[in-house]
Amino acid sequence: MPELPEVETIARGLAKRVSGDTIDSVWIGSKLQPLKSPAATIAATLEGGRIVRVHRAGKHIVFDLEAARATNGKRKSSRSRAAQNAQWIVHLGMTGRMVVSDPAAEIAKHTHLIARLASGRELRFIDPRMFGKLSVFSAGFDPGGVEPLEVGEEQFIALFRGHKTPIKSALLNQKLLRGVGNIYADEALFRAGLRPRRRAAAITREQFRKLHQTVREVLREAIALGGSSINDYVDADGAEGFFQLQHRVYGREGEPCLVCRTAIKRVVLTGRSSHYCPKCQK
DNA sequence: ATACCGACCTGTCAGC
DNA sequence: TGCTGACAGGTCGGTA
Repeated sequence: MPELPEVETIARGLAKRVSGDTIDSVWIGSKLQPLKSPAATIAATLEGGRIVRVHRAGKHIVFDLEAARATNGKRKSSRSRAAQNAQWIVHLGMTGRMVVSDPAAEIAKHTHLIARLASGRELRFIDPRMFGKLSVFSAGFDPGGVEPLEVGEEQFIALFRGHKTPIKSALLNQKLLRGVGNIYADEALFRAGLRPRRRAAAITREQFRKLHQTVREVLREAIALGGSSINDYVDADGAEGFFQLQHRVYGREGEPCLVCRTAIKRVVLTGRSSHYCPKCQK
């Protein structure tokens, strides 16, 4: 479901609400599908962990945890505590949600994990399709690829140069650029005037400059609007995003191009719907 | 290296 | 009121 702007919105909401809180205990549902690390390892890592920071890496939510030792008089220095840090990584897949709930709130269907917090609230992971993934790392988690909002123009061009693959597929490849998904790839390509099937190797330097600009532009605009809410996506506070109102091609098959009135086309590329204007995009 | 496909799952919606 | 098929924000692994 969520791409970079949605995950960013969710991570920011979670950071605001649970930073500084401590995970007292963890319940993990019997369906092991969404787990990448063994359930026992996840539980052992989370329990007793203080949530120092919540942030985003690509489409992953990252909880930085500090092992909270029972204070038995002898306090550890911050340096030695740092060695016990861990990270809880959550990938929401297509339909995953992370919500902060009151313990009395009804447990939604497809709830796979509940982390009880010292503050009395609960952090719940809900995922109907179970494409989401949970894992823990003791060392630094590396999602691979580069952050689209941090990549410079030259590095961006170097990432895609020479690839024979269609540019849309390259944009979706998380090993290159991390965080761009189906919606924002289509939107960025429209703004750059490039068709999804255009080979990366056949894109000029000038066009790459434009694409570098439009990718970051759509992501920034979407973050500012809280992401795109289609169907049931909501952020950590249950609020919807509004970037879907700004979509120029995604989900607009047959509707007129906002620039030239030509009907927007939909084609299937690597199993994903791709939307473009046949006149504006070459 | 690349490309296409199905698989992983459940839910929703349009059309009959 | 069903039933059926297409489709959905993501990724992975197999096969040519």
